[in-house]
Amino acid sequence: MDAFYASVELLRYPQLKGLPVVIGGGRRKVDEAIRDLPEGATLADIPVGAFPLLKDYAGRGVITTATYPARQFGVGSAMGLMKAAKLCPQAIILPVDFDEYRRFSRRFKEVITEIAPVMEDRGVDEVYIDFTDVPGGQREGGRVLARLIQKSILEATGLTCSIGIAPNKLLAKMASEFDKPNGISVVFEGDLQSRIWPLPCRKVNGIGPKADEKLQRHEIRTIGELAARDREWLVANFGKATGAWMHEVAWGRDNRPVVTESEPVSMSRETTFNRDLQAVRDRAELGAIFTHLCEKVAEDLQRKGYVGKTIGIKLRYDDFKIATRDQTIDHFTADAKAIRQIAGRCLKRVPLERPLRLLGVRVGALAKVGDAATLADQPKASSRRRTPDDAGSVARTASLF
DNA sequence: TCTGGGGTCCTAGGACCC
DNA sequence: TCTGGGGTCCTAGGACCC
Repeated sequence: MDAFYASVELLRYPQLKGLPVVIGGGRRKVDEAIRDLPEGATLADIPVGAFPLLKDYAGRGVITTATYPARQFGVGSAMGLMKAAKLCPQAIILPVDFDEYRRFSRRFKEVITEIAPVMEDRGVDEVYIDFTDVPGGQREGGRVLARLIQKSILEATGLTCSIGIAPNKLLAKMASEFDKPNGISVVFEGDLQSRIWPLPCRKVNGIGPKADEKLQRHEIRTIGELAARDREWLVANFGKATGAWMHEVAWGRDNRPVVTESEPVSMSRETTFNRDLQAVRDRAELGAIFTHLCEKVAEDLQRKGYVGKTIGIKLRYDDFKIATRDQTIDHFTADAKAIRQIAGRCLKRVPLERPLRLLGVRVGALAKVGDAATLADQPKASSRRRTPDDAGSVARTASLF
């Protein structure tokens, strides 16, 4: 989807069309503008001048999405709001409304599966679609079907998307970026040299900043340069799995299927504080946030019908370093109090000297509520492991003797 | 100019079992 | 005195993605 969050906001606030808008701010100013609306007026009646501007924004955070006019100023996703304010102070900033984006996400995915049922969910604004068995899916290299999908999504939601069509997911993902927004591009196997090899390695889904940096140190900047190295060299320098994978992707090869169904592995909630907090001085505040996070995760689990048995915490210190601790218990749970108790124990095992920036709570090793009962009925008797708590009980037992 | 939130997958060492 | 091989699970950290 094109600038998904921002595009959804523009449906509510059409008066902002054509203006630089970024998503990622706080609620307050926009709520005030809505409250100040005269009787009978709609969101579309809010004067442009009433919206908060980036230059007046003082909070922490990053931009999740920028409209295309904002991108002209060099503003983009994941950029700190402070930096964005320097680049484009006059941009309008709107708060994130994830529930609304999820509603539109469901709608555009429904539209797609009605036309092409083999669809893989890749998050709120992205999917893979298998055209292979869709009637007419091969006409004009897939263009005809892609146009139908674009038109149907636009009619149902008012949103545009860009579609890349290729023999596999790797190339389709790259192709989808060739003609944005609202574009279609078709990449054939024979286009590898002319259209893929000139691209920087970063364009490969799976090569991130670290791998790219290492590749650059070896004078490898483009996918073509990557393809020019032999497999043995890549394996020697990047390891067996990564090296072989890099060789395959550089030659445009990818045989991963389009996966239509998957089970969640973990659920978590985390929050970055408005200001850094100290474990000792801000104990009460931290405790309240901690409890709230546990309740939220428990709610998420219960609403979706999952229970988990690995409970963990995550901290981010003021120096941005991250620490995690987790503990696996011998039964499944989705209970806020139980989660809070185990997570609290995890918290005792992590250094708390530095000021904290973020706190998170995670529940993993998930099972569906129904399945968990079955799993619990067949305990692997001998596989019980010693937990940090057992150390205490051993000590207590020993002292009894 | 400091850098969100929610995820997945991989690696590597250690415990423990057969 | 020197000490296997194969396997699973647990834990912590890190890369990467949307």
